[in-house]
Amino acid sequence: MKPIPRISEAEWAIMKICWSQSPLTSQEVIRLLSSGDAWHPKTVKTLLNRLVKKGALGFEKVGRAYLYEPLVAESDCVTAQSKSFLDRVFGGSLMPLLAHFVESRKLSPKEMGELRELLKPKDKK
Amino acid sequence: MKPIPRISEAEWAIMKICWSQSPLTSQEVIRLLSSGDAWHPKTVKTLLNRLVKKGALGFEKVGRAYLYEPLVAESDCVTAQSKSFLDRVFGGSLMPLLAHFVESRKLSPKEMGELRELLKPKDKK
DNA sequence: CGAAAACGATTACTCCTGTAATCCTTATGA
DNA sequence: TCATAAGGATTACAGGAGTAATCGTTTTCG
Repeated sequence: MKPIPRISEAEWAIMKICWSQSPLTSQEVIRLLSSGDAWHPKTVKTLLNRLVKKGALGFEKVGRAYLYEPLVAESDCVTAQSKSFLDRVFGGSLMPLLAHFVESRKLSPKEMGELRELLKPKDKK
Repeated sequence: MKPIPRISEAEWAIMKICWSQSPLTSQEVIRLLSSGDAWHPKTVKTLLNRLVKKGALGFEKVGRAYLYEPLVAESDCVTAQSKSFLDRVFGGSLMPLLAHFVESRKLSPKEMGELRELLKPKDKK
């Protein structure tokens, strides 16, 4: 599979939007980011540009504007980031990580239930 | 509480060691990092220095050498990093994160058990 | 038609990171 | 005693990241 480009913190916000719906013009991305604490439009353009250079986004010209869309799967990026985080902060050990997050917040009974579902010895096909 | 300094990836490796046992001289840190793919000693010194400047490590002079030790709690740093990661990659939603990690690996029955323990409606004093 | 708006491309600039090398001072072994 | 090793401090330097402004070109509104 193609190597997952390294996506920075600010770039993640852009990617999240592109993954949620694409293709999008830069204007649309800018608008979708306008939740109060938005970046300057120029900044968004720069980030889009960098993501294209990194191979995380591709685009199609439509007239003068571009329609951007992801070239890498969100799941792949999530996996890559997760592994990096797991290794760095929890020394690669899954259980401490799970324990940390489970205890980090009071889970609702419903969430507890869902989680227990995940723990059922599934498959076994 | 004091603000948690931003600890970079390479710096985490150093901090991990300092948290696991301290105080330590730079020599000891260097030695403890010597697992094959170690950094150049000079590099370790630089990292120690930066961590001191960031307020993550403190030191006590012992003769000519320094004895370094953490000034920030590992748990605080873990929490800070975890939150940042949760927000960035999972949009702040805990369940998707837990689902991802639970499914990321085949958990042993033992781990499944431990995890279920965590889900028991504890406390309720 | 002509000025202004809108696009993407390029350039800017500072701080952070990774990765060391060099510098200055002090302790040490020959 | 004197060159050298060993410490930490300072300096180096390229590439990434955050955050825009400026440039050149094309569209468009008055």
